[in-house]
Amino acid sequence: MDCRIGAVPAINSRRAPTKGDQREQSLIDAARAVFRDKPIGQATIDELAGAAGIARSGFYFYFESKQALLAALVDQRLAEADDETAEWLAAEGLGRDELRRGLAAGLARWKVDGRWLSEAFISPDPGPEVMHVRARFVDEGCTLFSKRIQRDARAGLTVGGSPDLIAKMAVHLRGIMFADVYANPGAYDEDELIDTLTDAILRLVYGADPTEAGR
Amino acid sequence: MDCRIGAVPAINSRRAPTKGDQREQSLIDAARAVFRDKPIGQATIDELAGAAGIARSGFYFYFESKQALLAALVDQRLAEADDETAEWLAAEGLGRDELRRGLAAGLARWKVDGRWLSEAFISPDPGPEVMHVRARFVDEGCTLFSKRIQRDARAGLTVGGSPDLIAKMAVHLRGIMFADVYANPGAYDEDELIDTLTDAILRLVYGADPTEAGR
DNA sequence: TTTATTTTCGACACGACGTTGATAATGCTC
DNA sequence: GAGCATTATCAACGTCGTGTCGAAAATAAA
Repeated sequence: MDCRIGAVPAINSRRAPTKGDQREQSLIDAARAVFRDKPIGQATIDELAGAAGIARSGFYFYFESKQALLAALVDQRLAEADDETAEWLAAEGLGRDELRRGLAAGLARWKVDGRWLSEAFISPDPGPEVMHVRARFVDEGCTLFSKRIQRDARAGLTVGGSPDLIAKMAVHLRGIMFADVYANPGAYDEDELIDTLTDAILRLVYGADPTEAGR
Repeated sequence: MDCRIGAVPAINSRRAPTKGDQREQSLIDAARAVFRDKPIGQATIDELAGAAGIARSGFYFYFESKQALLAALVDQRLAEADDETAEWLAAEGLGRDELRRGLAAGLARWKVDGRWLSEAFISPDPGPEVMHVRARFVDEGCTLFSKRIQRDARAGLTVGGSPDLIAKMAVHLRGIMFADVYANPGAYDEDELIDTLTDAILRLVYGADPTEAGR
């Protein structure tokens, strides 16, 4: 019987990684590579399995579907994104520089893995498994963001509007812009984008022109 | 030989609508209905053809694929969106009320046809035909928006940043928020959303708190 | 009516999916 | 390291949606 829930055992798990765990991990790794090159919909199970060194039918021993594999991939790589925003979330005042650095780091990641990040976080219908991880990630990000806004609101820095809603907009704006940069690389001057996006988010939250109010 | 390019002849066409034109239109109408209820990926050609009253293989006489049909649908319904923004684009000053009305109208439309609008405008990989219409529509919207910003910039109202980029952000923010409202209807107080989105866009462009600067 | 064109659809081949059950490899216990 | 339970592998099968072809029917033009 297969008791897996689609995730390799945590690093601090008691049990040593069995051969199956390795295979599962290599499937996830293979997915990361394959999904970089072509849309999820065009990658076949056969291809994924082949890239991980097993037969197509063996795939189903580990995952129920392509979407479930994507969900596992996202779930595993999800933690990486946390440090990107941590610095800004902890910063004092507007923290323009910290925010900018975080956005730049995020964009760098999207430039590499944008294809599957888009499918996971932007696509309207990525399947139930992905929707689940997405919801978790987005909620988490929005909540942290919202907390930051509330803190600043108490300090009289912000400009009104529901913190939750503002946070959601900021998070979604970031996501859609990164996705668009991935999809249309030629259409953007990336430095300019990061600058403008930084200002946009600050303006969204704090209202005033950040270049003036930041000091 | 089939010389169609996937579009019913314009209203001012000389030629009377042939039977094939009617079929093509009924396919588009059928698509609009079917795509409301389920993701494009889950709708079958058989279903679409059936809803239009023809056999599955007959579908291919009119369109090359589901995606091509979606592209035709979007192309046909694209014009509707223009009036939504026209009022604001023409307005003097910040035009908060006009903008708000436009956003409310947009949201109303997304609440009905959000499923296929999302697939057409948000989905990372909707196929080449849809990408083409999408690009046309988005570019158009951004350009108009950008013109408005440039006009206001000359009047000293705006707060800096490339007008094109700001416009792109505003357009994308609107799209992603509408899509999210469609996907998670329960998560939003819609009046509040429209208010906050209005302010967000104004703040994005004009910087200052619109409730103060608007008068 | 006759002729040309447009439209319809059954039948085929193909590719991807997901399941099943038999078989092999692994790891655990003594 | 032999025996046993569990885990892992894969070939074969049936199913479903796709896209194409060509023959036949319906429509429009002459």
